[in-house]
Amino acid sequence: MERELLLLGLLQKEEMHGYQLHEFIDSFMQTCVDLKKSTAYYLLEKMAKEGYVTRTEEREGNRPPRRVYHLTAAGEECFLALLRQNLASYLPATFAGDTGLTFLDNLPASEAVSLLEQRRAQLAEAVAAIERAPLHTGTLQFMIEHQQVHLQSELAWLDSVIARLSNEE
Amino acid sequence: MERELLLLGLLQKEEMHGYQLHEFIDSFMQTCVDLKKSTAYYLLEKMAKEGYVTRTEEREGNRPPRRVYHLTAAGEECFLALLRQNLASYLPATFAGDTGLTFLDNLPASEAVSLLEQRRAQLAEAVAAIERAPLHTGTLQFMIEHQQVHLQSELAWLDSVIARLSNEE
DNA sequence: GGGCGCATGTAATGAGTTACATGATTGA
DNA sequence: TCAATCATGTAACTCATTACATGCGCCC
Repeated sequence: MERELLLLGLLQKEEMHGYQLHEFIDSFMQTCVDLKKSTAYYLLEKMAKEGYVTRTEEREGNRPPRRVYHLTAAGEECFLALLRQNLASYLPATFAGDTGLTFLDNLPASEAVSLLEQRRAQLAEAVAAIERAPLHTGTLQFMIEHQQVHLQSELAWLDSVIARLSNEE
Repeated sequence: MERELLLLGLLQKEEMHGYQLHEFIDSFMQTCVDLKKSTAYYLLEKMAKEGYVTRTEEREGNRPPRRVYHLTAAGEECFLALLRQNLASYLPATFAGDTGLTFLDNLPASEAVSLLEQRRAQLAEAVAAIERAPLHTGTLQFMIEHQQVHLQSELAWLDSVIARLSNEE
């Protein structure tokens, strides 16, 4: 449901067409959200069927027409309901990488360390990416700040795992 | 793929039947993994078809027979490949709760604070749950420790958000 | 006799991704 | 002229969950 919330929320601020919505998410939220184009189009059509948005076609020259989506009253209501529900609940994140840690003792410590160092490099790159992220103004700041805090905590944790494994060697 | 990794890894240590695998995960890893019974059965059958595990039937009295799964050589190989791949890559977690934060300004600050306090209560309960979790011996310790570190970082972050919003009021 | 725990599974559904398909415009 | 960007969409597939269905044994 949080992709719907995201799309409705963006449309609430300003009507947009599908491509534009995807572009916005991809360029300003790429470090936190990964919403595929097809998913965006699919969800917009779904919400149109459900009466949360309407669309009007806009054409410029001979290009494929843009379908501009507008929030309806029902959409606004749905948006607020989803927003309240989202804010009021804690949805635990799951860490796919933890499963591997559980079986660390099935590999020689030296190999485990070198594999985890590859993981660390990717994580460090994610940290770097969010540091050089485009300015986070107003309403977007919390999301990005959260991701920063999270990634830094992840990096510190991973370093402590690597350090402990290295000592065992 | 990390559910397969998990099942293969557990079977690598000791052959078990489906119910038993689910029980183990549910009682010793419940704070980190939520694998449904049907999913476990489904994955085990799938991996049997793929040749990673074989099964033997065990019956006690008139109860439904237990299907005990054993790792094959191919399964062992697959396990190690999945393990190396898992350890070597950083798979970013996504936070469904961040979307709501992005639209915080669509509600009066006082309501936002009270909704986030509900979220905080659930998070605090998760922290408490993991503190009183069953002893985490050997190989499981990293997973649980990671979850602890993560949840504590989450709680601190959420408190800082709530504090800032409260000041705005 | 009724409810819980043990033990298995199937069918339908949901949520999202991948790969594919189309076609005009813009810039190197 | 060739690739990238703009702009839309469909079909097939993956992964996992939900809801349903079955049936014995044990204990109160």
